[in-house]
Amino acid sequence: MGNKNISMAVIRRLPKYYRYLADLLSRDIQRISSKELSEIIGFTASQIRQDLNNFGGFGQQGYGYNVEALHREIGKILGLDRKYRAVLVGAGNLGQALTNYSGFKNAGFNIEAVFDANPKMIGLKIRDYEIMDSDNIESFVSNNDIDIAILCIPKNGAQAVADKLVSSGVRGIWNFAPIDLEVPSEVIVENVNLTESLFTLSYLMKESDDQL
Amino acid sequence: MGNKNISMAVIRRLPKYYRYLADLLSRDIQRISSKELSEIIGFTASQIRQDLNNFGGFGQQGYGYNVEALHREIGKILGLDRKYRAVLVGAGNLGQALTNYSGFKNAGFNIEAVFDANPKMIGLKIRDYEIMDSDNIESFVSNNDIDIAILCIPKNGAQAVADKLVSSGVRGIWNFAPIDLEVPSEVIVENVNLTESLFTLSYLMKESDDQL
DNA sequence: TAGATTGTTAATCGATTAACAATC
DNA sequence: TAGATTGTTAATCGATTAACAATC
Repeated sequence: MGNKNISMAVIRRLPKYYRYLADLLSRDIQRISSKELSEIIGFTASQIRQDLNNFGGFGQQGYGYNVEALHREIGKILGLDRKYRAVLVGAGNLGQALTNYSGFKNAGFNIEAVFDANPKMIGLKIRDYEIMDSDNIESFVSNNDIDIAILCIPKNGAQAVADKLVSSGVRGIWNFAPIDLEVPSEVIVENVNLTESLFTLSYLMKESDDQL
Repeated sequence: MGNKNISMAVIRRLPKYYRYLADLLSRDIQRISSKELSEIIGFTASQIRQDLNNFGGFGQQGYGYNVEALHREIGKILGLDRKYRAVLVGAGNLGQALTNYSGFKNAGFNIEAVFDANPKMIGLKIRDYEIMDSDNIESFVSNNDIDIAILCIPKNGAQAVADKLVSSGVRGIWNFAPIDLEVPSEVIVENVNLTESLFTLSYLMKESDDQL
């Protein structure tokens, strides 16, 4: 359904369209042309029209795009109208921050449980969640129809935990562990690698320094 | 110096080379061919050779690459041998997690101070840092040769804080605020947008669901 | 020396941009 | 209707892959 093999380059621009359209909406702007949008979002008008037309003809000749309708449609394309049940594994600093992250709601993700392997953490509370023992991940995931796991553990244990998650039925992983997980091809992994981002910043700073 | 206009695609692969080479090093592997590396890292051998040759001829015909030397060279290319002085702005959940993030050391980034605008936070301690009042950002940054800021605040105040940072001398921003900051062209901004990452995961999950 | 593997040029592929007929 | 702007095809640009001579 839907798909006609959209490239990742296009997919990664969709959230940005969604964000800018939400902003326009909050400023009560009702219509926008690809040219106007191009000026605020920084893509070419041509690229905007190409991108959107991968998913349908949302615009109208001579008029442009209806902001509200386009925002809603992109939300649907992104699957934001769907509900996913998630667990968070690794209740360290980052795990705690993500447990409190308000963005999950907009994406339709609901955290059903938080796990940690450290006995000192088990039983403690983060928000409404009592931290559970990582030994119980498999039974919890299979008994609670969990779709997605948020992985915030050090790289050493990460592959083993991912294996347990996948074998218990998880179909997607938001991976903060600095490792390329090996999973079956049908399982989706979205990586957030802070080190890679930081190193990229370091490279760009160095180049900028050397320019002088 | 150095540069001959390297594309971002290449730059973003460098940290991954660095990480895999560190791993090989920890396993006492001393040499590797582009073909072998291609099998573990998942890029083509051709791409690996192209990428590396942007920066110099690090290999040797008939032998391959010396793991230790290549790792060291890529570290230098990434600027990991340089020291940068940083401040962290926004001591909420994410800011606290990043204050404790061990990865800064490897990148040569040192956090010199942590700021927050919330009066209830000011004076509290995170690790060794006593949280300072955001009102003091400008004087601190200009008096302490700060190069980089880590921005972990909500999107509403983010542009104003970025303006203050830049006018006080910050040349790079690791930006976690979900907004595209406007800064002078010589200032480097590296974005980590969790919402965009999460929405991408949502899209891929939806597509995967609909495949069935 | 013979075999292996790089560095580098050429070919291919995919993504972006330009152009314009269709149409609101 | 005339003007504006889309949807879409064609042209361009850039990145990846293939090929192979150079060389260790």
